[in-house]
Amino acid sequence: MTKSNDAMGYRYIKQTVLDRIQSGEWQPDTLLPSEQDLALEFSCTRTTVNRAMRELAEEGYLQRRRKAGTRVLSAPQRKANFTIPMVRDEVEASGGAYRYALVSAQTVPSPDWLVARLALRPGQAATHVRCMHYSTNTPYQYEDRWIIVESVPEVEQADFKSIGPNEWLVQTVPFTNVELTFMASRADETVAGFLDLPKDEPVFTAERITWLQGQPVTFAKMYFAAGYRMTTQF
Amino acid sequence: MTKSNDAMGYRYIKQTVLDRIQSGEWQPDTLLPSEQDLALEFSCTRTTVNRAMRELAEEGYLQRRRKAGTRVLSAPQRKANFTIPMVRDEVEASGGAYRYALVSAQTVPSPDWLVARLALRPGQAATHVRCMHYSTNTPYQYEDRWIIVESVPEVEQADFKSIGPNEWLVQTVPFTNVELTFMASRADETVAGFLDLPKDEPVFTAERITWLQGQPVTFAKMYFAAGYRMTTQF
DNA sequence: AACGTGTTCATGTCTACACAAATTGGAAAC
DNA sequence: GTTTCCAATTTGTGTAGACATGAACACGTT
Repeated sequence: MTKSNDAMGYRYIKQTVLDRIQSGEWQPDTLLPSEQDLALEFSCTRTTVNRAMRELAEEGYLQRRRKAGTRVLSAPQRKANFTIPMVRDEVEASGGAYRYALVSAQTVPSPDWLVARLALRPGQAATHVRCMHYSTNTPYQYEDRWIIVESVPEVEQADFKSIGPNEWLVQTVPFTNVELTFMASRADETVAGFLDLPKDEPVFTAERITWLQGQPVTFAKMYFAAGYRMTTQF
Repeated sequence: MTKSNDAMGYRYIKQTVLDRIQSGEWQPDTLLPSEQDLALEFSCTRTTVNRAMRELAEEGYLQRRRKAGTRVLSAPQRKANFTIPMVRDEVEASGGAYRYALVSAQTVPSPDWLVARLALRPGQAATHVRCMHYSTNTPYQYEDRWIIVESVPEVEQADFKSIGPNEWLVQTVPFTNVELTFMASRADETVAGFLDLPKDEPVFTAERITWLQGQPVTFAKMYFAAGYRMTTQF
């Protein structure tokens, strides 16, 4: 029962509280002691307790309301915090040698489905880039991307022979809003060819739409090689 | 040039800094002013600036290092903060009426692949639950789950006729570590039957492994109906 | 030129205190 | 009994100041 030298810090408090939740000492819906009381128990200031509890709440463990106090969430909507990987990093992390190859790149009027999807003006110019990503010369991902010229005029000067459109965009356009969708689709002739699959094979597919301050920037469809698994821990 | 009444708060500082990044005023890799300087500019204490900048760093906009200072991340590894939805919520959010149906539930010795996957002891008992989730009587998800009895002894008393194993677990077991994997697989006879699909159809599939303080709790494989899209924004 | 070594500076965290904001719960008024 | 309103409580956020930590940089030695 030491009173002040418990190897403190808000991290210690966080961990201790988490342990009490996970051990069942503090069941779901339990009303926890107030910050004041915890500050006493941990012999620190309320500020420190506040930081610990605030972060636990942000991470989805606790629910806090003024005057009502803090309670353990019963049906925790845990937030998976999965980082969107860049293909190059993903490949290299898995021990492969990354290789990029441009298939085609041309600026054309947006097709109707893209106009509808991104709420463009009819005929607005878009650069259509198709390319492949390899891991040690095995197909890894086939990418089919449209970049809206008006939102990113620099795209007309970009040379996608040497750099992938995603890496180029990330370097060129500042932070954006993203909508990411995953699905299972069926390999058509083209995709099957590039990924070296039988036609009609299931393909893990991701769609990515990016905006910059309300302006549509790019639409990308990415087809992953057979057996691809996207994993996240939390 | 007011000096103190700028509608302050760490939120205001966060937004202002974000605006400067997104407007291009502070380009990627730019070294930002120190907390001291920003505190002067916003006429507040360093503590307040610190909170704003710390949160922006947590959100993936900035990179901070002692002595080296704070800079704008060039290749932002944005973190998708997607909440794992419970099937019921997902269905109801989409306007459907949720219905659950148990297919089978029995406690048996763990099959070898599960022993290997979760590092169990050979023959450790597991409850195998198979069930369906419907949205207004349309198949939505087929779930095939194993629950390790030793880690969750209460499972022997659970009645999965009325409550789904996921909802039951969330109510019963406190917070856990989760590994979630998404993939595209091919519908076998069983899955195709339950989801009312042609055999060999691509199926969006999720695997979920859950641990409680190092102990394996459950392994679940979830097969989604045709056309399922998992979307997240950030 | 290469290698430690120590200074310096930006961020990380804490104390101690204060007031604001939200909301509960009960007292007072009807 | 019902409604209204006030006071108490709890979290949210701020100020002011301090020391800790880690990394960059300059300096001096080899």
